[in-house]
Amino acid sequence: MVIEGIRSLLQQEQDVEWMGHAMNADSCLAFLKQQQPDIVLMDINLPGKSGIDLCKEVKEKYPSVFIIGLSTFNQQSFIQKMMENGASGYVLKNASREELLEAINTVIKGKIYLSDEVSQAMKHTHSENIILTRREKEVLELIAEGMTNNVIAQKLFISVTTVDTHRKNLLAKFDVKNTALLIRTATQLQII
Amino acid sequence: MVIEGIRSLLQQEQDVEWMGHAMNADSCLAFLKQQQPDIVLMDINLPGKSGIDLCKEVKEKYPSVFIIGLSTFNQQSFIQKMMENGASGYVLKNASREELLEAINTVIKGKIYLSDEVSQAMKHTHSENIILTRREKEVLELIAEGMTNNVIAQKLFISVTTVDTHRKNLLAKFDVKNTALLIRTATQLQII
DNA sequence: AATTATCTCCCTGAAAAACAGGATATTTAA
DNA sequence: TTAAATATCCTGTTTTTCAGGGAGATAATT
Repeated sequence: MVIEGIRSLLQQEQDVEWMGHAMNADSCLAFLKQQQPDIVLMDINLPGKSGIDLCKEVKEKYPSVFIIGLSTFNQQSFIQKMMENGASGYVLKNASREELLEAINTVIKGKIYLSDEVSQAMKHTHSENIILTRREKEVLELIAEGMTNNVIAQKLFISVTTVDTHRKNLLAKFDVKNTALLIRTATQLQII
Repeated sequence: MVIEGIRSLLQQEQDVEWMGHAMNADSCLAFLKQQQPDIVLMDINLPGKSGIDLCKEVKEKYPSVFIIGLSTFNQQSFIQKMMENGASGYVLKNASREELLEAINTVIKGKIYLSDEVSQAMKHTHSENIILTRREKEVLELIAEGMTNNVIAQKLFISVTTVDTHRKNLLAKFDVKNTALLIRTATQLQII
């Protein structure tokens, strides 16, 4: 619905040509193999692979394709990651038609577009850039599923003490002191 | 952007007349004072008052106006509340144009429209049975803020053992076995 | 070649949570 | 007016988490 909405919105513009759309990461990559548009509007919330990861992959394979991130919420952590992964802009879904067109016109020139609302959210960032390692992310997800260190250790074929270490590092990185706050902030930052 | 998208999408239909749009609850109510459409598409995530509350208010004042809930996520708790408050349908924003039109055509006849995806999410709900007491909700929120039983006890002027009891009851009601899962499911169900 | 990051494993001891199985007032609602 | 729900408190034991260290192996960067 959102896709078709944006499409019929953009098709009213003569300067903009709609080349197609994809509903998930794989079909997006398949599409880009066939043809490369100037700009890709990319939703953050995709089924399976996140828009953030897809952004990185697309930029690595097709550096000339400009990417504009799309999301409902003004989530600073997302915006930042998206930009780090090579996006040229970020637009909220509640943005106006004019704003979207402005974003496209800015990005096509090779410039960065961030709306006032978005760039303000970027400044209000006390939630530092929490970067987790692959293992830490793994452990965090298993903790969130209610597993104890012992169970996690068996699952990952590592020692309980190692799991404990990862857990301690997670607490340190999130700057929290127990599991409750860990899970809460992690969900709030949409990391899990 | 989403509004304008849906608008230009619906304006292609001869059977549908677009009467206007509102960006928040107040301007929606002001709009309805002037004129009442057959159907209102209502986003759940509004600035300030939630779509759920607005839905109730609109239905009380204008019972003949049918409301279709709109949201990005398939959040069972939201859908249920929305329907309880008098909505006639619920559509996800990733729904197709056809689905939206089907929803409109169903609802205008006075029937209820729920897409397969949505009604499935409604069935997968063992969650509606979870009713917390005032005290339990209080304790749950303090747990989510990272407090230990001891701190909570001091804060609420009750014994640590009492807090422990509430905690045990919370685990039982949510059918989970530790804090991590408690916080996770509670946040997922939007209880905290 | 040296630093850094990541993953791995270990220790001690303390704190907290989970589990089991009670009891007793006080509201609330049928 | 009872029965049910709620809130309060207790004694234990076991399990898990947290705090604060150290330390080796490997791989990636500088």
